[in-house]
Amino acid sequence: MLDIKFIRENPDIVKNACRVKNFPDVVDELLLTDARVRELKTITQTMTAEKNKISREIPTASDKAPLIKRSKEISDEIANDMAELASQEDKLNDLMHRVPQIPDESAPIGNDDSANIEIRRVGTPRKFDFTPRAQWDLLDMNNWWMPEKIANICGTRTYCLVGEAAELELAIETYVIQKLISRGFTFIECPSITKPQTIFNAGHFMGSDLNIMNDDVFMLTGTDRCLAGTAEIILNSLHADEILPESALPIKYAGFSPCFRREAGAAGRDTRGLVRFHQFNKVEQYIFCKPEQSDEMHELLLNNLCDIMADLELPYRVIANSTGDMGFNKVKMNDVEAWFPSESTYRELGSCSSIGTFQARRTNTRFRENGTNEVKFVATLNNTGIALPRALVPVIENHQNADGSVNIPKCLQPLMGGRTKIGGKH
RNA sequence: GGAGUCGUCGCAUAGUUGGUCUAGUGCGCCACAUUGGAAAUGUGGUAUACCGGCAACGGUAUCAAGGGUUCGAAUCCCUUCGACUCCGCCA
Repeated sequence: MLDIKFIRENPDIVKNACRVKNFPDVVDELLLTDARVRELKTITQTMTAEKNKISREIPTASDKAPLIKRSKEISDEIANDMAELASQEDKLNDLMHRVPQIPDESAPIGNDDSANIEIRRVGTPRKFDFTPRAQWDLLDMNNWWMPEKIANICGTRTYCLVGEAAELELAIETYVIQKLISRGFTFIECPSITKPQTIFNAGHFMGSDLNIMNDDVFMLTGTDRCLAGTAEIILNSLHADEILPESALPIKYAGFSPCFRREAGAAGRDTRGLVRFHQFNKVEQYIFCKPEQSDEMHELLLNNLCDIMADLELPYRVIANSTGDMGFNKVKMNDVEAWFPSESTYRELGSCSSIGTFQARRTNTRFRENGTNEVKFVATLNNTGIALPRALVPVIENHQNADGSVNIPKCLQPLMGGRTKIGGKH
């Protein structure tokens, strides 16, 4: 959600944002509705003030009857205008919820990911002196998963890790959580069951109608709850309706949760391997800060993820996502992609996003500024810490040996009982 | 799931026979006074949102949320949400 004053004063900037982000432009209708709402507020408030004045006079009046009569008349007049005001306010709210966040000037303009720009590349894809195996072959030969069996039991897009691979997933999670804790993040285990409103407050629905669920959300039949697609939405609401002291900022959270996505729009994609599932585990980085700190925090979050890529000894690159690719609520977005040898390409492992005050306006999360004592909305940012089991793919593919064993990155060895490699015939 | 108690201004509380409650008090916090400095004490202040206004300021709303009764609701009625206590069930 944007500031209504900003929309009034900068309609052209907002219209442009709708255009480059591919969302319908409702700005003109919104401004008309806003004007009517303000007009009706002025009228009803003036009348209510008069009614309140009369109500205060009644207890001590010698002749109450005429005052009561007049008060009743005013009430009737107010009721009419209030009815229209309520419907106009509903309409205004709905329109406000349809206005996308303004993208940053630095973001490439474009309709989709084809307009994304690679901004840096770190590490060099390894030259194998043997024919490297794809993830599924490594998983098969080491008995690290059971794809057919688990698909029969649980359905498609579920996974089940076995033995050393399961250990490795847990080790990576633990490593990332500990790393973020060491960098001042507070570790939070988040629920996955939540209310649709929470998802809406994170800006993950385009419109305001909660009945039109995003294709990616699982509703829980017979309840008013759904499954969260990411800990981000829980973390976002953690300080809803609070006024934080400026000294508390920035607040940094590392949230861990199972994540649930319907993947309705991805039919047929990534059906093999450990890339795309209805349920997966993710460590999410999340920051509340002052708006002027946002760019600095964005770099901090991005660096954390890049450092994690480096710790896992993976070649990776950083992408500047285009306006059409970044989504409804974002100011700017940088994907981090790791090298997948089996596909000879870089694939997304994480996504770093600046949201500005967009989410904070929906959750009403604010802070009191030192000196001026003014109450302002905080800015929020999020980035992946690590998403599993997807991150397992480049780890096992890049670090594989000719015998099918996999070298464990140094940073994980202490968490794997000191082993330096797993799998193969050892 | 069953039974009961309860949700008031940052915290703790008063207020529930509807009308000086534009919500009192204590703590906390801020300013000033007092002091060599501090403590203690005293005095004053202490919310958010929106509307109007250049501003000073004025107005409206908010006593969990929503709706209702009434000229008038923190106070009465209904619904929802949440908390606590017992019982049942369980990790």
